Amino acid sequence: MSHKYDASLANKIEQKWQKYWDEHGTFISKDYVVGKEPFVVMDMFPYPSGAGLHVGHPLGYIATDVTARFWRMNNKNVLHALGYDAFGLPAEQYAIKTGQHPRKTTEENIQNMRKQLKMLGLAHDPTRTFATIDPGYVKWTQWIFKQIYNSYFDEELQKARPISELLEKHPEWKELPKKELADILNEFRLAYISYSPVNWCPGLGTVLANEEVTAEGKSERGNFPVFKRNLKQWSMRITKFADRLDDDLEMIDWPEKVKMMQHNWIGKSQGAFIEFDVDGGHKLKVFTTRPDTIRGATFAVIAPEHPLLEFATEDVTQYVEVAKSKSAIERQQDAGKKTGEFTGLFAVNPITKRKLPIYVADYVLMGYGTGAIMAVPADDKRDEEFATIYNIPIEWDYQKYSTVEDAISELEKIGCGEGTTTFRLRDWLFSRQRYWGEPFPIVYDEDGVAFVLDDSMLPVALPEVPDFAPKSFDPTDADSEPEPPLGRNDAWKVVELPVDKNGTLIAEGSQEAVGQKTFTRETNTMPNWAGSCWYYLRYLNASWGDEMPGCVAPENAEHQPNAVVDKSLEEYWLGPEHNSTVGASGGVDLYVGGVEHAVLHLLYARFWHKVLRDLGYVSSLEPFHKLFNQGYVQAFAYTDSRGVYVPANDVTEQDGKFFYKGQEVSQEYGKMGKSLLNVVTPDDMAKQFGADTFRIYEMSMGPLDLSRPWETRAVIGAQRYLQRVWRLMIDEESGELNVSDKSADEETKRFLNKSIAAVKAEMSSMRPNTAISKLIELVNFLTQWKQKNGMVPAEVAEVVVKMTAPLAPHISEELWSKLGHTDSIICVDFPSVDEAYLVDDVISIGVQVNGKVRDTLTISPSATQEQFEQEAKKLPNVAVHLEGKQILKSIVVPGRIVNFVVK
RNA sequence: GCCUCAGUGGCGAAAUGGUAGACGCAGUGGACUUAAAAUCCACCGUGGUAAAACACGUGCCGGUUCGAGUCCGGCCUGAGGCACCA
Repeated sequence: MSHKYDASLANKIEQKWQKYWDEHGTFISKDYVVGKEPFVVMDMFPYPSGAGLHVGHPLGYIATDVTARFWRMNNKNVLHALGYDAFGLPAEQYAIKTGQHPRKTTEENIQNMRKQLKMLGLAHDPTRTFATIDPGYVKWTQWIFKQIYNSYFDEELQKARPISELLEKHPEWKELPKKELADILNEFRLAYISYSPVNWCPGLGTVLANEEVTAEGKSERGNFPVFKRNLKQWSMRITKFADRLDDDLEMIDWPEKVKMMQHNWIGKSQGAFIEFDVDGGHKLKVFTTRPDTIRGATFAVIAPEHPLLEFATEDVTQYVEVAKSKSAIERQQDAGKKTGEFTGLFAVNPITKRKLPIYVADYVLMGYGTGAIMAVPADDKRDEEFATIYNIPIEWDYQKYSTVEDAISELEKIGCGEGTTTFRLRDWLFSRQRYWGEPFPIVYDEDGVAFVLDDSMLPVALPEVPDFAPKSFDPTDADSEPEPPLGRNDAWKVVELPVDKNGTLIAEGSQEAVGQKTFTRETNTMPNWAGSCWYYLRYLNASWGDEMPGCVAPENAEHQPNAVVDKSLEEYWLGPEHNSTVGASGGVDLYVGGVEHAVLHLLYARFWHKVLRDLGYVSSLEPFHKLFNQGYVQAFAYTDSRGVYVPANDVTEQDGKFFYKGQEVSQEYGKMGKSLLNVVTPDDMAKQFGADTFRIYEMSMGPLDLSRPWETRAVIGAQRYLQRVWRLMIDEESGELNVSDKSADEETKRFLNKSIAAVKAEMSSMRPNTAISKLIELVNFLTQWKQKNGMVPAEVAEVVVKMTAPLAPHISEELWSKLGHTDSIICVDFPSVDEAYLVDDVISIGVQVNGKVRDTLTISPSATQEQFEQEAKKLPNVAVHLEGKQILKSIVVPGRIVNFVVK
């Protein structure tokens, strides 16, 4: 029997070690390990779809796994786990398609994905996994909602504080009728109900957050039209945190691109509010970033939704109606073509006293600033355009204030303006008319007053409903009404709960209970972002406090049964300065995922984290200290003459042309997808080459943050590398270990130590591709050495195996055990460098004449500058170029370069 | 329009301002083999040469420097983000 390292042997080895890891709990990480720095490495957790994985999906997972294993071998206590994001639209739509309950299909998908990922040898802690749909998880999502609901933003402290503190500051509110008090508090709560313009998407049958609507005014999912509608919905006051979300970007190690995207999304801009007197005793408040240009204002513009229109003396109703009915996409298309109407009103410029006609125009948006502007056509392109169309005079020559500050202080002096800051960020619309999401822990009494449920009543589980499909509409029917599926179960919706003598909802079994009252549950559900807002905290105590079967309290945890996360665990794993790299922000040490979440998930999670910190539940300032965006694996797809996709697998290339069944087809490059017939799965690759080979290939394709084309035929290179590693120490005939107990010679030691230094450096900075190339160089060197000298020393073989371990863990475990070790290689120390062997006897450097390399100098690195110069001059080809020339200057950088400047 | 980022062999890509193309795929030639596969060795930017030498070469044009893929200025192309945000 052959003991060649081929796919079938690789698969045997892989199964053997995966079983071993399972049985030995190898990947379980302990809290509070003495003498090791904690280090949290995680992926943006997957959304398990019915389609299964293609080779692009695990790229990030393999990268974090390699990193986690590397740091584990470098004396860090690594936490590396994976949960599943499982609420949300795709699961629901898949369920509707298959006619099965989303819980069933979702759980099947999770099982399937677990199986696919396990095959890759990912070292995820099995005790820290979960799905966002687990009742024990939902409970805490609802619990966090409660914290946000029960908080307000203290402007003085610039912090979230419990709403009870606000009540203490306003004893007079106690006397108010409950409905009135509820309305007042609603104005303060960080989670609140509002009746305001929201994004209504009839095609999906739900409202959407601004972040979920594209620039074209379509839903990000499904690409359906979205309409602005006044609807009663839940929102979160993320705008109160705009400044902190913006400022704190500075303390985190994220790609500049993502920081910039968040910065732009928050859209802070400094300027001034200016108040203009309007006839009839009205006031017009505008926002401008250029108060210094106020003397050049020749008119004012208000948005079609502006309240001042009520007093318009000209009839502008038709214009306003048309403008309001325009969808975002129409507005987008009409951008540039300025339209508007004179309102008949005039505003008085407080500085020049000039009377400015007030126009209504849809180029001014109600949602930004005050929904009104002063127009300075001389200094603003848009205003100029408008002025030109409507023949409004333009004041080309006017006196500007020398600075914005000057203008503001002048305005403040006369009492008609003040400096201010506005943000583009809007509050986060938080309710959805879906079935497959977390129910709100909210009930309403007979007066429609909202009450939040007691902790003991959590989790509020999803009811069975006759039909979980969302009520969707003709995508263009803007007047349709949202209709939450949870409303279809009256038995669930209407609930009897204990109340005190004031009719206020209280805890089950409370002393003050005087009886039960009928309440109606909130039937909206939370957006799928809710679960992903805090899952990184769940890894710290994954099955804690959820009353789930098999729930185990974390070892050594200080129990805080009333909080989402054990505070001491949070401080240990995520706290500020919890290790030498994380900095003052604290948070997850490494977070890897696609750039598509730049402003959605990442912004929402930061917001929740800040609220939790203000309330004292976490010590870190930010959830994710270092963010890394991996690239995408892309693929070629092929279409025939009809434009129909043909299986990419069966396409052959000849002279740069592509053929399928003898017919020429055309190539395109892009995503991998079922419909494009170009999917390659990790399962296939593992079967064809082995999981270790697949891992090595994915890591060697190029830098992690770059997108790259998939090329199955190139995978063989990774397999050849592992085969050489195998052959270096195993006899392919007998399968026996074949190394010597001699010690390595000097040359080998030098090569080895240089390789260790290089691999360590590359791995530390997340460049597995170059780490692998250094490893290949080492193995190629040793392969040649073995041919000349016979068996490789065991001490050398061990170093090779250790360095390979993070990248190809199964084969490394196998070789490690064959080398006579009984422990798993996962916690063995990564090889250390013997500095003495980093210095060479001789080095070879380039010698230039006038900056052109003419020869190579082989010399001792300890040679003097003089020797470098003299020896360089003697080189034949250098001598040729120096002959008959005058040396003006000799540049000698010892160990680097010699350059003669001649004339 | 504004803001990021990126352009290097046939392909994926390497290069603290110091010998451009490491490493891998594909390709060419050779060794081994009855043969093939596998393995091992050599070559592999373009022109040029018997081989060298030599010339050119990191999107384009300039600049700084003894020396530029790398730094600076100006373009071109591509990708991504934002976009009537006052």
